[in-house]
Amino acid sequence: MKRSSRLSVALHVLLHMAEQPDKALTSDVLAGWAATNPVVIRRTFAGLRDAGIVGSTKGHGGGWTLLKPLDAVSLADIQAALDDPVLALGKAEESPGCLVEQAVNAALDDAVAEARRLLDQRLSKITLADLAARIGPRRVVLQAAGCKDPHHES
Amino acid sequence: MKRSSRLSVALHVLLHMAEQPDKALTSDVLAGWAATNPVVIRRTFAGLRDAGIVGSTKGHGGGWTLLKPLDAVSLADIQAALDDPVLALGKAEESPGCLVEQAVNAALDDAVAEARRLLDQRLSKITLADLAARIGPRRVVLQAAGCKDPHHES
DNA sequence: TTTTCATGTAATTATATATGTTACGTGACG
DNA sequence: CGTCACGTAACATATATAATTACATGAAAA
Repeated sequence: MKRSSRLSVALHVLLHMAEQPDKALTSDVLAGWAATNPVVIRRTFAGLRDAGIVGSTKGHGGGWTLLKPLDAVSLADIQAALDDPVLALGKAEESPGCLVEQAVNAALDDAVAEARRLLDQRLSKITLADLAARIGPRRVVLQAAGCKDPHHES
Repeated sequence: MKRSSRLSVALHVLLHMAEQPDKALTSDVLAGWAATNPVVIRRTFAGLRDAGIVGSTKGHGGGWTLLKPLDAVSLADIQAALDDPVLALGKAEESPGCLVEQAVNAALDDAVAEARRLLDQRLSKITLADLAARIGPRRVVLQAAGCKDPHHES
């Protein structure tokens, strides 16, 4: 496994969900789209549920549903809901005693914080609807081309 | 994943080196400041040497020396010399066949690239001299307080 | 010239973090 | 009350990075 890919996975799955609005979809189905495990989906989506972006129901016919219109959810909303460590610069020590290292950490923290603000600002201006629009024109192709459940492929 | 801390380590060590200009310092000494292994220093500093920021000499009395004035080296220079993966957002797949995921990756790549540009721009405006100045006023305290060689502490 | 010291680097091991998987509990629907 | 699907803890696997070991190379000193 590489870097955290939760945001990428979440977006991918949410957009697929949007193609079947108001239909409860199981973790198994969502996991198929993302080529991952149902438990990973449940973990990832737990944050989205807490943020009110999706809802989940148990039992027969249960599953996940989108609760908000696509244009009401920005990528920043999702990012925040996932509590995903977006971008970071490693430090040698978190709480160093050395004054030199404290100064280094402070300078780097400042710079990273600013970059992070810019990224957040950028993500807050992109909604799920925007992404869907980019794909929309080829919706038909999309359905044919892809992202079927690789788990259960034979 | 474990985050790279090469930039942090390099800056810390370079600033300590600046306190003893023109003196060749061994990897062992530098490693002591950074509380790490001499080999890690040699690996990390290899990039800085290639970039002409520091020089190294072998044999008796050998070691590392700063080749440029502090105000001629920006943090961006160091970052670039280290070939350190600064900030990134994980993707589920690097080259997905799914059009939805392609759109998602493209959108995220754009946003991250912009944040990275801002960070680089920010780092290019901070020089080693700037960092040294922040610490300068308490140079004496610094010497007393710390970063002695923890490797050989008794 | 031989010894000693310090870098250069490959190979191996250790550690941290994220994902993948298994197992089992809980609630809802039939 | 049995089945289905989420909720979650526990454990396994994967990968990225640092730490360590080992040895070669080159330079200065004895």
